[in-house]
Amino acid sequence: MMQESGTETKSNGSAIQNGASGGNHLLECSLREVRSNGETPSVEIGAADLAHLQQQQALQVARQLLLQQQQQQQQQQQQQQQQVSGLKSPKRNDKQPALQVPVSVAMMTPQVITPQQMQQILQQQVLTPQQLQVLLQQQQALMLQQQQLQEFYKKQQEQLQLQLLQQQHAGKQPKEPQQQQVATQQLAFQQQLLQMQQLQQQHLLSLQRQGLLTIQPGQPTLPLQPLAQGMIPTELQQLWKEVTSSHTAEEAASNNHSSLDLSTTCVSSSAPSKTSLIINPHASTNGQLSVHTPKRESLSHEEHSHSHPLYGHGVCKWPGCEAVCEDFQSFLKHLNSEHALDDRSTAQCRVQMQVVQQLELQLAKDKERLQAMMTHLHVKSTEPKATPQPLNLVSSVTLSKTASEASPQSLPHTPTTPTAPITPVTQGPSVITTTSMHNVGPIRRRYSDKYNVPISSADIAQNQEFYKNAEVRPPFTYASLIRQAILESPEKQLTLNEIYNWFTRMFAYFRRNAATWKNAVRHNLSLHKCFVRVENVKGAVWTVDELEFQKRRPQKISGNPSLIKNIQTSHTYCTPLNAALQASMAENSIPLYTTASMGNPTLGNLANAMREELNGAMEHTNSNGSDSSPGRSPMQAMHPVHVKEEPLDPDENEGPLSLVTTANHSPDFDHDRDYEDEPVNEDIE
DNA sequence: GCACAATTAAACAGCT
DNA sequence: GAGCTGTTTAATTGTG
Repeated sequence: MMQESGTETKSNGSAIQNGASGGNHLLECSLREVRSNGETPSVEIGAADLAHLQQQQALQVARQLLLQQQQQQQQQQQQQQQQVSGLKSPKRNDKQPALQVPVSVAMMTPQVITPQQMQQILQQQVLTPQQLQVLLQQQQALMLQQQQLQEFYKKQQEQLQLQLLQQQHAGKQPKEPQQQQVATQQLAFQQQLLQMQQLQQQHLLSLQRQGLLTIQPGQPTLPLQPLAQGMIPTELQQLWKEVTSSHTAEEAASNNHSSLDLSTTCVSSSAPSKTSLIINPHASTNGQLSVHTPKRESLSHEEHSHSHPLYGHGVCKWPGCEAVCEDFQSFLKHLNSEHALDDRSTAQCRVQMQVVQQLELQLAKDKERLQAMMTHLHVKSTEPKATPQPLNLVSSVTLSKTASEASPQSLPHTPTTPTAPITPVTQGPSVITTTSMHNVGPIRRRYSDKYNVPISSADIAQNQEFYKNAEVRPPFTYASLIRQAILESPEKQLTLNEIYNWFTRMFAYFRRNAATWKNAVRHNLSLHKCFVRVENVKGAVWTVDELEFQKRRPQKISGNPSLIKNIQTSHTYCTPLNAALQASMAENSIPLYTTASMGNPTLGNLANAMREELNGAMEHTNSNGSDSSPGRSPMQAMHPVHVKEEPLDPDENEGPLSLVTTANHSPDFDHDRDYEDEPVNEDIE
């Protein structure tokens, strides 16, 4: 839709320029101005351009009309001067300066872009706030001009009446010709106005047909006020009535209708009287029914009612109204009667306008916030690590991730640990996109679990709310999740169904496609030796063999000095956690985590990273891991000498966090050996 | 390009 | 027989 309209607008934009009075520099400049103002898509530009274009066209028409009127007035004045000796209005010349005339006539053009259109544009969020402001300013300026025009008309009318009275009082000349003259003048004036409206209407019509304007059919016209803050609706109506007061009742009715059209856009469901036929098109131009496209012209009111934003479920949706309208016709009557152009409607429209603006602003802010979040989560690898990750997604484990991503050039393939945040960093430049956030399909993706870093319950706990609510695939392998589920259980054993439940309870992602992931769970349980099936009283339960779990040997990464660098890089935000780590290790009877290691930035970093793991995983490691490999100290694994002097063996360490988490989760697990003595694979296996 | 791990899908068997 | 559980195989994909 947007693209369509966009292209249409583009093409039509040129068409407009061509079709519009060629060489209209004002228009071209305005268009350029609008375009230069904004980074706006074609559609948006089209709306603004359209408004400006129509204004310019109307301006020209108005100029011509007022020139004609001036001529007529001059002729009349001459006649009056001839007929009424010495009676001359001194105001006349003042009232019709050359500049004022076109300007004031141009004020008629604000109808060109009606409040409905504007609101519609707003609702569709077609325009940017900047454009909206520009439009609003234009609209206000136009309204001001319109007001001036009306004043001018009023004065003119008063003058005419004054002249008529003078002539009548003078009684020197036959009244009939003068009255006829005045009436003729008024008629001509009105006709000119109608012609203007008709021209505008036709132009809008053509624009709509070209797709430049998307005006909902059947949309009743709303008071113009919300956008025309400088407008005085009552005055306009009154003025128009004054101008047309000498006409017949039918004409007056039609004029009254047109008066609405002049400043408002009430739905013209009126009978096809002669005048209405002239004016209704204008009504449609104001964003009402009909003539969006020739096809839509045939739409019935019922069809319109379905799309009428102010009518739904038999209720008028005018803010604060909620009047029950049985059918669309009654609604239209109600709309025209209850929500005609008056101060109240004006105020309500203004309020609604502000509401829309506020919502748009809020939306813009939220969008910006979202974008910032996404950008942050994606670019965080290049950011200084001075601050912890704001998002739960990237909490504890992000430490490793950020550390590893800190220098991607040096560690291009640093894998995301199983406890890494959800962001599928390896999937593309835009890590978290709106689609990726809701990517729930059975997309085959791999979250490198090569380092077999256990998930800490803290990891999940910190991201718990997110995973519970967002259907985002957790960046953990099935094996890690299963292990975590089992370890979180009081007895460190779960039945298959309980594992299922844990998955669905902890991750919204696993509330869908159950067949797929359940099969994967079963497959993993069977596949990995670390999962031991134990016959229990209540049936078969699954436990975790930590040693086997740690044995799962990933591909070996040659010692990369950048790892150390990364570790050191990420030290800054980890240091404060040393104390907590130390305390945790002390609590868990983990020896040898000395001040030496604490003083070491690298180790401090690792230690900090460990904290998260310690919070939730220590109990697991103590209870479970101790069984598999008792007596092994994480401190050994984290020994500064090992970390600094020995290239970290990713097989064991998996980068800073892996080492830490592994140590945390499995204090008994001996990394020390691997660093110094043997190849990791061989060592463990 | 290869090896490996993870994922996904599927088939199959056993059990309730 | 249906459904669940458990095992196994195969294909695919990502990573080192």
